Amino acid sequence: MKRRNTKSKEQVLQIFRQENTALSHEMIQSKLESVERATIYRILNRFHEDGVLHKVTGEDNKQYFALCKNCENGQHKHHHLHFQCLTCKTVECLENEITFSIPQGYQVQDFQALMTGVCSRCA
Amino acid sequence: MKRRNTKSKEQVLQIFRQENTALSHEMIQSKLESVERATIYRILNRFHEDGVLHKVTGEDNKQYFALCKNCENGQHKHHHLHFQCLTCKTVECLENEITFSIPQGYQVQDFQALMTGVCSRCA
DNA sequence: CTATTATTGCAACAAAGTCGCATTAAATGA
DNA sequence: TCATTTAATGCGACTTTGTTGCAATAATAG
Ligand SMILES: [Mn+2]
Ligand SMILES: [Mn+2]
Ligand SMILES: [Zn+2]
Ligand SMILES: [Zn+2]
Repeated sequence: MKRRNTKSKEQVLQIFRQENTALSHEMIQSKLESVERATIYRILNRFHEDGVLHKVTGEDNKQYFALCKNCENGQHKHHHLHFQCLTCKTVECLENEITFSIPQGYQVQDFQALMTGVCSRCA
Repeated sequence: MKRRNTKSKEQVLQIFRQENTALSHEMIQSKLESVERATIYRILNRFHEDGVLHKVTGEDNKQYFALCKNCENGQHKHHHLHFQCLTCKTVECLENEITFSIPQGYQVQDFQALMTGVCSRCA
């Protein structure tokens, strides 16, 4: 199943390239009013499958996506933290790598970590 | 607003004491068919507020709860990992503490981390 | 035992996300 | 360039998780 290049797909990607925070469906929808709701969901999911975007669930129980940096073909390798500010709701990727140990006999496919609190701008 | 001891509240707590994995609303509901759906949600939320249970969002986008061990009055201090098996869906608390650094000027209130993959039983 | 009010049950609601299906439009290659 | 194939889109209906208003019930304090 080969992926095709479409206008909406490219528009979504552009938004991620411009922004340096993680984005929810809602945020993207608001910048691309003309693109169908379900289409945006599908684009995000495809990018995620393809290792273009990685995903974190926010405190608000929404999915936030951000560009991947060193991911290859569906295998996400994000051992970094995320921070969501409870005031401005912004979700950001923190570059500090996290290290942790994996239990014997466990296979890890993905990882996500979220801190919540108040960011320096809102403090 | 003082908390009262009720039958359903105690039943929910018993389930958590017996189980050693994190539990979703669905799992508790199935063991307490007689208790109203919304009531279980409210009990879980109250326990969470009170620092009795802590919460992790699973890969399936459901909330999983587990007993807290060293939490006092609404201030959760869980710096440990969780693992969700994509096969059996089980969410477990891993006892390995995680250490990480917090950016300058950020106030952290809560933290949650989830690995997904295949557990040793399902491998 | 009585008064107060937290908790429950019920039903209605809200929000996030998914899915089936007909239509549109990329990609391929003749 | 044009026809063919099928991925992607738009639309609507739907599911799932969780919340909320309100009247009824029941735990607690005096
Ligand atoms: Mn990230
Ligand atoms: Mn835990
Ligand atoms: Zn902020
Ligand atoms: Zn398993």
